[in-house]
Amino acid sequence: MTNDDPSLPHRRPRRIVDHSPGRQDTARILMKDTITSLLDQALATLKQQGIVPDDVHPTFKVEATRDKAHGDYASNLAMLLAKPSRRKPRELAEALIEALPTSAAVEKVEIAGPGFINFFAATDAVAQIVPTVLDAGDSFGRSLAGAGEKVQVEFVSANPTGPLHVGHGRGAAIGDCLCRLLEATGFEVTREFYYNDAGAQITNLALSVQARIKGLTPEDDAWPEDGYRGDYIRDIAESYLAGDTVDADDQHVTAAADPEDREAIRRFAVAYLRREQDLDLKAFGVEFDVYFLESSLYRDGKVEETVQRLVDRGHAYEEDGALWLRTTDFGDDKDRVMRKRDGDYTYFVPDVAYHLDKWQRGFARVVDEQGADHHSTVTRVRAGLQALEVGIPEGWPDYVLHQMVLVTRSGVEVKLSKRAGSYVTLRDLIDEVGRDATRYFLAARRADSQLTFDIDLARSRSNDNPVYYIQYAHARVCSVMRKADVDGRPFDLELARQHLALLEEEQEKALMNRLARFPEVVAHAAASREPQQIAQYLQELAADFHTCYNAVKVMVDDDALRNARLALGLATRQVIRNGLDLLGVGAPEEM
RNA sequence: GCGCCUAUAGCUCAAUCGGAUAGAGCAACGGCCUUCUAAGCCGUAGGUUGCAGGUUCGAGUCCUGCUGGGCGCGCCA
Repeated sequence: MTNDDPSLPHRRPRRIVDHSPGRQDTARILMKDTITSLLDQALATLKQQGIVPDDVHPTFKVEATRDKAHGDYASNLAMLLAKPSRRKPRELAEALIEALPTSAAVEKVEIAGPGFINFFAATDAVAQIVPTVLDAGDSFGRSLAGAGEKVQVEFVSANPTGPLHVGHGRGAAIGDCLCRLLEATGFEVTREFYYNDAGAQITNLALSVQARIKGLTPEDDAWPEDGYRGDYIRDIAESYLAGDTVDADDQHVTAAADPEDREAIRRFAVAYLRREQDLDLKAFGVEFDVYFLESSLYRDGKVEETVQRLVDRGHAYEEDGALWLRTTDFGDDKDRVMRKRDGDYTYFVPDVAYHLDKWQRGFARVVDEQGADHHSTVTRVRAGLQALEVGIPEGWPDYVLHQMVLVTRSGVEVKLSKRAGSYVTLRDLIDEVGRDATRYFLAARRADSQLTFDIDLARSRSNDNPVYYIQYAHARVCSVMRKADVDGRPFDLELARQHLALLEEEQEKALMNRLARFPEVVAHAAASREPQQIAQYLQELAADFHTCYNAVKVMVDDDALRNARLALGLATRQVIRNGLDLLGVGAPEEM
């Protein structure tokens, strides 16, 4: 599909969001929500008693505790009330506890520290998370926060001048995980890839391929200056001479095989590299809904339209034979040239036109994922969009910028140089390291921080590798389930439901509390656009599971206890699977 | 020089809108396999969260100033 169709975006069905009321019902019995409700009632009582002023509406927190000595959940409500009601936090905590409706779910409530209210949950209330997870299945952790709102995520957006490198891989991993997170929180997501098929870089590409077609090598004097030297150029040349046909996104090109037809070479080379990139991305588990060509902005007059509007709004001026945009009126530190003296537009003009097009397609939310080396475009593009005066909010679109990826092999940095052709490609990593570990490594770290991708470490099939740790937890549950079947004692859900209160070991309780946190972790990761939080959570969940597995035997003779534990294992497996799916990482049943 | 990002255990990294005694993995040391997968678990050791101030009940988190590192600062993309 291309961007030519005005009815964009067409969205292929990918994930089904469950809007049924059943989901809401299961969500309601999350312990955290129960406690929030109890505190709300207690707060209302304190207002009636005149202890707290009526007009106070604190946004208090109910959080899972880090330390089990603090119970299962804690709230800061009393501390927030202290100032407006001019009372001591602990005194307020006491009054709140006094006013707290009795609930079978809460075993004990304590005041601690500066005024925290700690809740100790009853075992069977904590254990309710198990059927909640099992009933929700794949949709556990999903929410309707996005309310079906459209959001567009642009990522990778590599120009077709060579294979994708590790930096693109990081963008692909982060961008795709963001999409999955947004989908999980109820947004309708469009994945979009923007590229330039006609600029100076592409001309250089065509020249390079043509040189190879004519039998030149990068060592020859006649080799184009700044030509692309990588071996892939030779592959393209050979394929062109063979008259091959290439299909990639909207590109369908058969090679003319004419060494002198540079336009034909250009079209073929672009399509060829687009196909290579798509094969790499597909192997990486990433697919796009829309491919957008920079050239289409020129062809459809959108660049001219954009410039004209900027001129009409009085934000442009001529100087030194160039046309400038007064971006300094919109927070930039200097004005920017739009049209060079030679009559060509600078790259940022189509960028602005492209984003205007996104806005006109109805995306009130847009996220651009790109390398931090392009961060200077952020101010520039936003300034251009403001100058259009078409109602685009300040600070639109959102940007997620990832820092550089450093690649090391045998402790030595591998230099990334597209033109030298000696860089580590995404394909190299997928082939050597595997898709799952590569995705995990690239998505498990904050985009803000630089990433050293140690190929040796990532390749090693050892416990150095956190993705195996998580997958192993999943495989272990599967193994226990197989054993249950082999032993002729298959899982009995109904029996398990009746005896969940038997899950009273400390490690089981910790595991169940962890499971209950998954929905909020997903919501928070999506809202803050930080996929690494999912990776972090999964590692903690896997750790809780492994601890539990070693401490508590599942396949005991007691039917009630065994089935309760099997149910906990299944719930854990489900959450691991849901979490790994958000990262685009597989959940193997055996390892 | 200016702008953006960053600094947390020996190493790689976490830390839920500002919450309690800053957590994992690797590396080190000591334990646990006639029992559901030891790619696992338990324990020990490891910290003035770069430095100095500030904001408040409370700061790794917010603000200011330093210092070190990365990236950017073109009529390139």
